[in-house]
Amino acid sequence: MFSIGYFASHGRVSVRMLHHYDAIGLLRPAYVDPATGYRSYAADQLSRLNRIVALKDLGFSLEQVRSILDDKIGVEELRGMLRLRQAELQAQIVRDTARLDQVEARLLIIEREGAMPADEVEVKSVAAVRLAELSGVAAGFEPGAITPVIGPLYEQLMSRLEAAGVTMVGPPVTWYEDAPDGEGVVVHAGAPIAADARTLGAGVDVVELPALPRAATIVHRGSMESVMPTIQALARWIEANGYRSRGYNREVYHAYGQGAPESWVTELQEPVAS
Amino acid sequence: MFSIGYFASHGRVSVRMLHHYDAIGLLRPAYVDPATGYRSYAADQLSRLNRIVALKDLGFSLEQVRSILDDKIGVEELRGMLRLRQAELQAQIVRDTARLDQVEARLLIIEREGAMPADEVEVKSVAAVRLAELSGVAAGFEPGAITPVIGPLYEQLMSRLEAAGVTMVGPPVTWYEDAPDGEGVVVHAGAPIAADARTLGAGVDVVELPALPRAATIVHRGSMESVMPTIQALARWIEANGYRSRGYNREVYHAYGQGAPESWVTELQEPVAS
DNA sequence: TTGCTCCTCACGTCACGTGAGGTGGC
DNA sequence: TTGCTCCTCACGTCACGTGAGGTGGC
Repeated sequence: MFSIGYFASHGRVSVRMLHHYDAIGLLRPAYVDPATGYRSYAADQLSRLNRIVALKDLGFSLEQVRSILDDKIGVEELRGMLRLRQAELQAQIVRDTARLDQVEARLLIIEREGAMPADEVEVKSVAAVRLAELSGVAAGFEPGAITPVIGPLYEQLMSRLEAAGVTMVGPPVTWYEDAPDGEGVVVHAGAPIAADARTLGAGVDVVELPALPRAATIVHRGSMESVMPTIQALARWIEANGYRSRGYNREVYHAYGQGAPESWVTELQEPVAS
Repeated sequence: MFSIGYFASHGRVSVRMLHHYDAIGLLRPAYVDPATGYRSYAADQLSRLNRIVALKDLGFSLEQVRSILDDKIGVEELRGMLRLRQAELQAQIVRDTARLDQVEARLLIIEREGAMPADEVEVKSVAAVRLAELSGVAAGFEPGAITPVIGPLYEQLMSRLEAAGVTMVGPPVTWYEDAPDGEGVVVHAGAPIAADARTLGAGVDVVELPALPRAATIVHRGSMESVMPTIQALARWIEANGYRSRGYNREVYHAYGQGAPESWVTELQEPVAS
């Protein structure tokens, strides 16, 4: 019979851990002195303790360790638990490797620039959205070319929605693509609608704007007439941080058109690959 | 100004998380309605939220995120935090990779054997110990050759310790090495003593038995005369599990020589590499 | 009136670490 | 008598998830 101190030091656990394993019934001492409460451990409990520590080291919870050791579990279940643990560990390693890359990228930037850039850009994922949509063609990308196209598109879109009794469930989104004939760009004006919304009549399409797994995003304040510097800042950031652009940026109008222009808020989301 | 629900859904966080960030002062809403308590968030808080999420994704704690964002921190400190995080992530990946290897090894065994072997063997690390030591030479490894050598060694060692007024602070340990002349084995009988113990007179050495980073261990019950099957089980396990032996096993007498032999407990520790 | 959004507590999580305050045997 | 080992509470950890119970505006 071993004292708790001896048992702990030779099992690479703390006395507190043995108290805990006693409390949860994972490893009860072989004998407890009724007068003093002192715990004593028997020889065969040393191998059980060793097994507990080994399974814990694999990352199993104490609850899982208990069911593995107490043989409530058959080979098939054990295999299942190991497979699950394997998958979890693989996922964890993938996640941590990605984090490590990010951390190292930031370190590189600090080395190069000598300072942390006042980073208004963040890379995040963007979920898919269901939208009612109208589109038109603009001659080019400058605000001067876009504004006269997009204004009427949204006006029409809103009145169509209202006429159909459909409400927006999120902020309007604009996205762009090259015109098929290579002349100018197609401008899409979208309004998020619920999945059960009815059809909206001719000319208004319902589309699912796909998710972006990685998008570099920046928040623009003010009217869209002054968006060019923000777009350029985003492009510079993407290049400086080793990403590549995968298309035109989307514009999400979190707050637009009400109150003073300085309070308007638009988020630019540019798909990127690293 | 955004409602908390809107702000949460567009920042990829839950409402509860925003409550939490408010409570700890990491992200206070721009405005709180005094009558209802409703929170409102301003445009520029969206980029702060984005930054919070990005830093959290790198694995920083909210406390660290706070100090990074609130600029209590210079470039050097930031670089230090990133380096630390980098080291932590690297260590984490190494640990998880080792765990993954272990899990996969166990899966392989299950595939091969069709069952989980009733594993009395566990691989663990063994700490270094300071010992008073006496040694002798035996003709071979069989209990018949070892016992007559080791018995007198321990008797002498114990009486020397007693004479010197030094107490054992742990279980006796026996270890072996090949004799320099290739004839038989050197048997070491060791008794752990405190670091401040005085010298013990001629013939008794004080040595530091080095730690074993990885040892395959098995618990033997009964007298050492019956140890051979246990030693063989350990050797078989080491081979079957893809480890290589790195020397003779140590014997740790957790309980020996008192009471009935069936209650005696010896731990065999064999250094291994994987 | 019914739904919806929002509110404030407050407990639970997981595996112990870390005191506080006290006791039995050498 | 002093040290040492051991004991039993009980709080704290970290970042929220998850009810419970209730309120204001359409």
